[in-house]
Amino acid sequence: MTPEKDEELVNDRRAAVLRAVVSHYVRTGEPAGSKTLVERYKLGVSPATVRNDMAALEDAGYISHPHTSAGRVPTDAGYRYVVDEWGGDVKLSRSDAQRVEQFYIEPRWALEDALRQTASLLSSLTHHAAVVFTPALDRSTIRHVEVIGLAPHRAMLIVVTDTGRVEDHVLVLDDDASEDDLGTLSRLLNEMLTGEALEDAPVIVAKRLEELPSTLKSLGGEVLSVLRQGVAEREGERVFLEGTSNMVDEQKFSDLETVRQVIGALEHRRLLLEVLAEALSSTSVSVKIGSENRAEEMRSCTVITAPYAIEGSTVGSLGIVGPTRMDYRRTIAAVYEVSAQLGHMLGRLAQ
Amino acid sequence: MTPEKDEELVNDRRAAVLRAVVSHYVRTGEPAGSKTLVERYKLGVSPATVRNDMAALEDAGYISHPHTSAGRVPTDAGYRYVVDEWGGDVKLSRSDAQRVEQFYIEPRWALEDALRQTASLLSSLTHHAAVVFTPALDRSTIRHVEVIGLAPHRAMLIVVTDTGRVEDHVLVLDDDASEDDLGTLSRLLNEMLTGEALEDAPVIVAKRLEELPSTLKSLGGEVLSVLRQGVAEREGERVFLEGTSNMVDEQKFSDLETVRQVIGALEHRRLLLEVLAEALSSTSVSVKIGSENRAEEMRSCTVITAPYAIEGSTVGSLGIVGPTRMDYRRTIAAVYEVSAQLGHMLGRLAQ
DNA sequence: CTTTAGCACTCCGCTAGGCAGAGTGCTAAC
DNA sequence: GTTAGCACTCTGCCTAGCGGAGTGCTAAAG
Repeated sequence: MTPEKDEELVNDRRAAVLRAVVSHYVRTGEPAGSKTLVERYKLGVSPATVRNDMAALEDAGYISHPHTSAGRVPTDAGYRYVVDEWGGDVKLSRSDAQRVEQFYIEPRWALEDALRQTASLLSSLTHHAAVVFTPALDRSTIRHVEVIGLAPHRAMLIVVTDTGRVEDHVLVLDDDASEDDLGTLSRLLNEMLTGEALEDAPVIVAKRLEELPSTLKSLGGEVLSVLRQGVAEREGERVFLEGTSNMVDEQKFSDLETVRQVIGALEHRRLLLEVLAEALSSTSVSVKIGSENRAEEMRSCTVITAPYAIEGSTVGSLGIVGPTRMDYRRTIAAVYEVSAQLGHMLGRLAQ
Repeated sequence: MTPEKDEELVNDRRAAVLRAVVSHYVRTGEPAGSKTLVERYKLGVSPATVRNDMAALEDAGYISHPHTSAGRVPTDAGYRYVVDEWGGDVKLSRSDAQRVEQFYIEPRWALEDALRQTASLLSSLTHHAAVVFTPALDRSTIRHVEVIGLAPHRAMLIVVTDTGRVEDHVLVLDDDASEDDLGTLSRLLNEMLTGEALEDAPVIVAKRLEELPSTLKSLGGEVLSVLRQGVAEREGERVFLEGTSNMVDEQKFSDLETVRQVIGALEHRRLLLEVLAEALSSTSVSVKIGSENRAEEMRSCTVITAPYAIEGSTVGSLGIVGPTRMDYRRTIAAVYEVSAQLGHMLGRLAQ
């Protein structure tokens, strides 16, 4: 035996021990002891050897002791190790995969429904809180614009995109506008904007504001400010959150106060938005385990996100939030699969 | 002293004791003992007397023992008694009332925003989970209808009402329809529906389906089915829920499993919808304490709801869900005030 | 040098017992 | 009808003791 081979062997076994610790703890919630481990996972060595390996793994920061004489529990780094080991090599169970596929057959969905339902699906697949996000600045193109009078000083601007998204904004008018004025404005806006990207709308309107007849100037200004604001502000409303109750499930979280904080954080969409916005620029599934999360409130959670894309261009992101103690394999697979299928479905709609 | 007067006195004092028990328990979460009660609430009698009264109150079902030698805790009936005693005589604190008023000044709100934000407001005022509901079958009238082509076999039907509500539905087309066809259809639908009540739309379209040119028949049929379905199905999406994290707050609920169930129930909007639909037909604030709730899952909660109305006609309902141990006075006042102010605000918008 | 058996040690979790405190219900007196 | 007194009960908390699980170390075996 060359020393190299020995080293290999040792490391291989150590990795196996780490995998066993993670697996055991994820399943039972109990810290794993050396004896239990050799009994239940065919490690082929004695408990004493496993103990030595465990000590080494602990030194390396992969596992830790709750107290002197308890078994070992994975640290965030420990989970990280096993997750990295598979790389992207995770697959959804047959039945779950079918369920996802079935789910996206229904053709009669507007964007909003599809996203909301996707959050539900993801939550029920993973048993964690699930979240789906469409950024305001997507590349969908404008199909139609309409200005409709509601009341003497109020009108409504409606923008429809080819992905089936409908934006509506209330306009407040200084002076009354006749039905004719509004009709004219609708026509002009349609000429300007149809076929353009939604995010370019404010720029285009700004540029061509001068072309409007003088009676429509102030109205046009209002449209512009609303469009600008809309692009910036509507983001928070484009987040669909489902399955929060899963956070309270079983004692996977150590203490209640933590749960409250996390649920609170989820509700105050700000944080959620940051996380999901980050996912937009990633190319595949991203897993943030415990302390790897930037946000303080999420340090006790694992957040798994993925972007979803229509024919190669990212249009949104989705993900789940759960305890660090989770079945990473299943969960990553579910997030991946749902993001892919959602993308396909949206692609079919926009085709 | 006539015996009558004596009886009065006794009952008065008993009521005072009951009020004290409720007040003490709501504030501290501790069962109230006779000694503590006379010390902190100027009952003017000895602990022994209070004990006698407590025994009587227990016989009457208003309070109960957690165990032989602990203080008393209000039963659902106990809470009910004190709530009934004030009747509608509850008022919001000056500062809270101002906050609500301030809140509704912003004029640039579409219906959806207003309702979502109202849920947030209510939740933050009461520290309970808050919910706001607009039924699909409201009396708002249709302002505009538009059919827009999205993709070869897909179009979108958009309906705008005078309350600023925008309904959108995807249409799936058997055969391609030209832009012209869609334009014609838009015009015809507008003629039929503008000024009519939203809930009447399916009926009207059904009646006049025959008038459509033959090329638009199948398209019209699709519109009809989508309208019917929309009126029936969209209800679930017209529920805004905020502040769920408050349910996990402090140990106001005895056990965790209960919390999970309740949060789960809130998320599966079905139950919520039933409760809120009931509130629609009531004329003022309704308080359901614990076992008074019809739904099994809500038996450990108090649900307080109120309808809100635009100029006298009810258009929706809202409310909160919290533990039975709550500050009823504040909470009822908040629900009442918010429902009233929301109604006013909507009235101004629709004016 | 790695693996293993043996062993002393640590710490948790559970149970039992004891004790103080809060609160009750009853009785008898005011 | 109200009150004081008293015996009683039950909780909550602390302590001590014990079994079990698990460790770390040492020394021997491979």
